[in-house]
Amino acid sequence: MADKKMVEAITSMEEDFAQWYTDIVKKADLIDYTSVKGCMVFKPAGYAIWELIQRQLDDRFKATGVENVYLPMFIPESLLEKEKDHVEGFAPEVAWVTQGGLQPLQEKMCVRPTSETLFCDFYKNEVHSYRDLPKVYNQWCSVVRWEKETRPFLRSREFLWQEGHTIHATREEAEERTIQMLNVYADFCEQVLAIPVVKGQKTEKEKFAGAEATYTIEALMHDGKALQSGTSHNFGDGFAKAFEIQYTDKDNTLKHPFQTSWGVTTRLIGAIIMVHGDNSGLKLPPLVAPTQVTIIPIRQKDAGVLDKAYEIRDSLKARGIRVKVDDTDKTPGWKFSECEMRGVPIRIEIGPKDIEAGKCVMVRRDNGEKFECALSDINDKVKELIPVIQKDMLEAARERRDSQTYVATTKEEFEKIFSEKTGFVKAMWCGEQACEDEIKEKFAVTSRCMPFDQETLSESCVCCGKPAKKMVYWGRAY
RNA sequence: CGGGGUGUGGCUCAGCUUGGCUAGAGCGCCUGGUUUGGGACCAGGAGGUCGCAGGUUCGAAUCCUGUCACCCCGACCA
Repeated sequence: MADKKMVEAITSMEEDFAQWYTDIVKKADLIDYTSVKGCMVFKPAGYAIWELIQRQLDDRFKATGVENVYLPMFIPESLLEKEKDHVEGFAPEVAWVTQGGLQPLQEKMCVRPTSETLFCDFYKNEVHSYRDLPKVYNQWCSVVRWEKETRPFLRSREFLWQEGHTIHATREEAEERTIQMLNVYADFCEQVLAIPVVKGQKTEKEKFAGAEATYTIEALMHDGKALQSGTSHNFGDGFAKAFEIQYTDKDNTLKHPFQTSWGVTTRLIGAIIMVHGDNSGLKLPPLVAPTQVTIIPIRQKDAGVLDKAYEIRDSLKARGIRVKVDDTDKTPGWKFSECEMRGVPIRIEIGPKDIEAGKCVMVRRDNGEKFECALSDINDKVKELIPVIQKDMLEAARERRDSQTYVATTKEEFEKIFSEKTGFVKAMWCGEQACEDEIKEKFAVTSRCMPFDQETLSESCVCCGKPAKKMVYWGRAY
């Protein structure tokens, strides 16, 4: 009966996945809509997740030698236009500022959709000698892309992200950095967000505007759709040439340096929702849960109950656990549901009977497991549970993804799978864009990536039957 | 940008077809009391220029025109 009420509050994902997603976003109190389409308020519960992502990712960046900087949010039109592919890729979705105060501007400026051009303009002044290389910079900021259709976290007109921009003396060094950062992302997703990802390279058709090579991490959502969760680009010396960035090398000749860029966004929060969530709400991996433990007092007006709850809280807090007591005057049932909707990994119930018996009830959000725990063991138990939940969530997500990953060796198989299911399909490809286009046209799926872990599923392209060059992950994408 | 939907107290909506007294309900909120191991209950209370602008009319939430915004589904993108 209680279950029924919860299902009423949140649309079940089997019934309507899009509505389920929207319900979770609202019920978990992550964001609010605003009067500007595609721009959202990050509420405390939502922003705190981003802060945890930011902090832990930033630590990992710094460990590889990254330094943070901040560049302007405006890009003069002439600067944006310097690299041809780049401007063609972004022009359709930039927002323009044409007036300053009461005067029209001499030159209009766009609000950055990404900052390659600004970094190039900056590096042009910064880099003159081989001694100035490399620069390994990153910035945390927001960017604006005037999307037509928007969805919280997945596609908004303004979104928060980090963009790393590096510049190197050699092509090899740039490539190494590109792959290194992709690995940082993949590792972060798995270890911190408990999201398994496929690492690979984008096809020519899908790569970033202006890049020589784009690498990606692809995750699979609960509904079988793929989400590009982070990208890392190798620009070669294309931008350096377009922006006339040159340095004098040891051999006293002028050379163009090589660049990379890489980014992840608040879309990761959307990934967390869609990979881990269930019909009771959000499920947060402990490492990004703003509240890791919620203590719910039962009969909280009875003498000693709240005091005990606060005592447990203080003790956990002293051990570095993010913990809260829900001492509002809602009923316990309400608090349980609230706690589940918000995705708090561990719930502790404590009432008069427990106190008398010297124990409490502990419940895991990830698998619903409920057990008793001696009051004296709470600290140890919570400490022990956090990495276990983290690991179990990753495992569960991996199993779900693997069960939704299929293999197709013929066009018929390929068609059959996508007519019946959604998920990743691994299939061989000849490398021709014509086949990619045809597959997109016929089956409404796109190439997600050419994974680094290549397999030979067959000798021929799944579309045209010619000799295959690569194994590709295909899927419907967000 | 195409298709669909919706704008009425904080939220979800009814009322609109067929214009008519003081615009309703449920939830939430506030006060008091009883409750508390899976979304408690009773009593009282506050809160609305019906998205916006024109028009038709004796009279508009309701009809007409325009406009803005949001949601969902597609095509494009993190």
